[in-house]
Amino acid sequence: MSIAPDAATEKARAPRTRREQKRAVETRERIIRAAGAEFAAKGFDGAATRSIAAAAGVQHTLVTYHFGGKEGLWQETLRFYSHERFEQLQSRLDGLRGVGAATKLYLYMDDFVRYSAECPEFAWIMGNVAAKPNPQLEWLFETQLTRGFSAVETMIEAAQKTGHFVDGEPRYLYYLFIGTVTRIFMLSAEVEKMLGQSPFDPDFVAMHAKTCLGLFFRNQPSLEPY
Amino acid sequence: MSIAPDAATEKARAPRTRREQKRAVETRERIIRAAGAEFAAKGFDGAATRSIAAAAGVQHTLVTYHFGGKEGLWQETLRFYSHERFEQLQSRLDGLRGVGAATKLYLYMDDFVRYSAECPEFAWIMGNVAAKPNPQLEWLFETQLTRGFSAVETMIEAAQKTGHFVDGEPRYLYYLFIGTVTRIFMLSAEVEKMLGQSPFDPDFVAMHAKTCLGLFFRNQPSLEPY
DNA sequence: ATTTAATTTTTCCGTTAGGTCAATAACAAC
DNA sequence: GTTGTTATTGACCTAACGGAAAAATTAAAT
Repeated sequence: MSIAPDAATEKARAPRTRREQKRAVETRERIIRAAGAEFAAKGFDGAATRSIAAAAGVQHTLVTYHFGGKEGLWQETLRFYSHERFEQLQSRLDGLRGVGAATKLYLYMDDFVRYSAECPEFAWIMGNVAAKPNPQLEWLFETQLTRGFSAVETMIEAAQKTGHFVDGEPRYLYYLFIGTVTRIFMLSAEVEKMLGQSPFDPDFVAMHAKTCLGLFFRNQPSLEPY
Repeated sequence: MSIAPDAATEKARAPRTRREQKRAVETRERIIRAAGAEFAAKGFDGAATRSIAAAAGVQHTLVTYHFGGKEGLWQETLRFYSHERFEQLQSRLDGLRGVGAATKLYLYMDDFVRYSAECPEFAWIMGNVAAKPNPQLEWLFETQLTRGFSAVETMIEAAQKTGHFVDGEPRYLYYLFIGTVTRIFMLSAEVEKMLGQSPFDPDFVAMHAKTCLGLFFRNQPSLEPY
């Protein structure tokens, strides 16, 4: 995704007479990625812009310069991660044009498991947004969630009609699936002690995907592509 | 559970010549409950002892007096919630002595769903402890998790032998169940917008319990007690 | 009722947080 | 290369934080 300068910040500055430098883009991305890790680990209030900046190898004042402040950084971080994720999913779906609904859904959900293992921060960030009402949730709802969920809903309904998916309200069931998939990565330290194995281990992830999908899919004789 | 004064703090003080006052116990409990909400919502770093104390209706310095500091309060809060929870579960199990393994497990897990709806802070607190290695996780592991999980493990194994529970490693499956159950309460604001219904609505909780259990149990003709 | 320990409040301190602003460094435009 | 904008840094400000200590209050023990 493009790391455009924060709109509000940009507007407040004098109009640009010269194009922005490459290093600015890189700096913004480095800060956002560091912010993703920090916000995921400590939440909005617990995260420190100084700590984020240090992780990105810059001074904390750049947060204000590039994002207008901590709030703006949080917003951009959320935008970055959710856009990255939902774009990935959308392009995955586009690549599966023509494939049967149940199979498409299966691959879509399988993809979600792998992404959750790759980027556990995502689940934490979304959790921090979605726990209590706030403007960011509003934005997320309007620009990302509605679209994303309606696509999933359609596929689940189709898969249910052919008896390939468990019964119930599609959107509700997808929330269950999300929890089933992500919690084990969110509790990784505990899980590792308890199961004697890192949940991020590729073999474990593969098993995890199979198990999670097995819980929600029914009668999938020729579904699995592996 | 008894709200005993913080051991470390107590030790540092001169030996008691008079019994502690009732209001001290009440104050500690009020602080701990406020801390549970605050820690759950904002994590350890994000939580402010002043804010916790205000919610409890006392001055922030009492945190140091009663718990030796923020760290001590966090530890006691974790101890309080996990003890409360695991004690509840244990007594639930004791009350089911003699009941068949599958039914016992079913009721045990059903109980977990209801508790998760009643006290969503628990899932957040556990998440904050279990995400990364730390001393509190060590304590939790040694004093609570090992015992709790081995009880669950035994029941799941028995239920699997009679074909009433999905196949897989019991402890792993229980983590899946935890995620399936709790995520929807952790994302309550988003869920409410998305499903048009609060996940804490009693009807919803009942449906949720049935659905979650239905995902993990197989062939339960005479299992459900309702 | 008096005494004195236990509890709470008041006041203060050092540190760290987010944010501002002037000064510097780096780069694009010419 | 020079110039002037963009990007980054360094030095500060104020507010909020966790914590310490003294003062005041409350309640147990006699």
